[in-house]
Amino acid sequence: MEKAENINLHMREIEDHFKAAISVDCVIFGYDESELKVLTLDCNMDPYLGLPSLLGDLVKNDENLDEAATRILYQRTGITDVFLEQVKAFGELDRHPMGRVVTIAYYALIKVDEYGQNGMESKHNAKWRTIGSLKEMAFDHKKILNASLHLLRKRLIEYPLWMKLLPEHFSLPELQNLFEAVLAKPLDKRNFRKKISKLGIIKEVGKKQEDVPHRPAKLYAVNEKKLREDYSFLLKNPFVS
Amino acid sequence: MEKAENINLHMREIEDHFKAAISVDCVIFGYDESELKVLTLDCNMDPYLGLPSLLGDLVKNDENLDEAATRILYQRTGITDVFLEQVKAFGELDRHPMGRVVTIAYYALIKVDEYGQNGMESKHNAKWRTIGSLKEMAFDHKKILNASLHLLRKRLIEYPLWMKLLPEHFSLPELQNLFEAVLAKPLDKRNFRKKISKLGIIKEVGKKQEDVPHRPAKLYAVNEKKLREDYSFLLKNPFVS
DNA sequence: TTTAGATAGTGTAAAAAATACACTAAGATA
DNA sequence: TATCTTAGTGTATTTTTTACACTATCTAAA
Repeated sequence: MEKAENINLHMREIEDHFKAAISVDCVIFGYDESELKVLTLDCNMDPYLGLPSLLGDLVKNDENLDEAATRILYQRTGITDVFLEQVKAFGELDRHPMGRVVTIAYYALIKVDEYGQNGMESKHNAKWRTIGSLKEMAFDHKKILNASLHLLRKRLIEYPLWMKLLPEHFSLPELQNLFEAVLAKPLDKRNFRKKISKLGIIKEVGKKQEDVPHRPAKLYAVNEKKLREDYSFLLKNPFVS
Repeated sequence: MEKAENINLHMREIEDHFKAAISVDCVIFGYDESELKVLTLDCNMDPYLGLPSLLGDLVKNDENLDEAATRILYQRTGITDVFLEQVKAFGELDRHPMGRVVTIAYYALIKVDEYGQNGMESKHNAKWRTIGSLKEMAFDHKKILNASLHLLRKRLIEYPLWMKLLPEHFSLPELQNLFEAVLAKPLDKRNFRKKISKLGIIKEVGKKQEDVPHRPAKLYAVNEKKLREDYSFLLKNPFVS
């Protein structure tokens, strides 16, 4: 008897907890015009009206977190086959005006050139903004961005994630500039090239830049064989750590 | 009119989402008897009856995630001032028999000697188990443990987190053994000592081990001054990344 | 008290990795 | 053909990592 009551009490207590919502917010990084950018929307919710916000959505009852992130990427940008990794959960009490919404942050890496071709940017009124221009954001999105950028920096040093941001053919100056944009510090050209070349992960494609008003740089592509050998885990699509 | 309907539809759709529960699960690491251990319970929920489980609880409506983790640590072990860091969120659909429960994993580092003194272990029927002995666990807790251990390994290399696991006075062989237990690989004694000594983060306390049947090792303690200078962020209590 | 057993404690040389640094080469343009 | 702009290249130094073997100190047993 007493036990049954306890169980009922317990059940009610538990039910009381199934009142939160889970959302996923994606920090979508792109590298364009020699700058690191993030895809943002203009927030249409009080009290953050007009402020830049990340792309996110509530998690549906029949999808896991990775699936939700993948769906958001697809619905909001039309992109599939995206590199995604979870950053962490954010659950401050006052983080969302709608109620208790715990959000799981992901960062995504996309090739702006491929994405741009679909004209998706205007279609979904998403807007690329440089990292530097994002001072104030809706909700706790600035905090989420900071944590994501921090993780991206660590990952970029550890793994050749830059391949997820660059077009198929790229030059070494472009690659170095990408590093400098993400890490926000200048790198020595010769030491940088030495390190990249030791990885053996890129190969010349036998072409050069065109339409540049100076000496054109050689173009490279990822060495798929070496990539599969050393970093096969990066090829899971979508990648989830 | 149409707009109002849309909003209603939208609201219903949103309400439909506020049906998930958020939990926090803690991987509580301890170092004892020269082994890395995790504090576990015996699961009392079908279909995981009897399997080891992590210490966790639903997040209350008036606490954020870090607070929930801190509370769980306190309620279940009586410990305060714990080193805690979020690992990541786990949200597979079928991860909990009770319904949709997304859990946020934390790892905690505690000094087994201090904890043991309170006799909390038996009081809460928590049980220390070695990492190696945990083959099968309740829910997705094995996955959570693996992710937490992976993070702990990275952190241990980067920061002097071992100080959160060792007693106030410790020897260099103990310290090395801790590293070997966590990283699961042997280390060279001389190189290890060289590296530690270069950090300047420990100092001799002028005592030696007692009651050992061989040459006693010198005892060391953390150099608090150096700690504050170089790693002040580790002192936030509870630490949350 | 001597000896055996166990673990603590110590230094150096070689290899690898990181850093600092400045000029020539190639193409575009005036 | 001269100038501008960016691409591309090598070496020397320092720092970090690795490999490796013997002596010192204490306990305990003979």
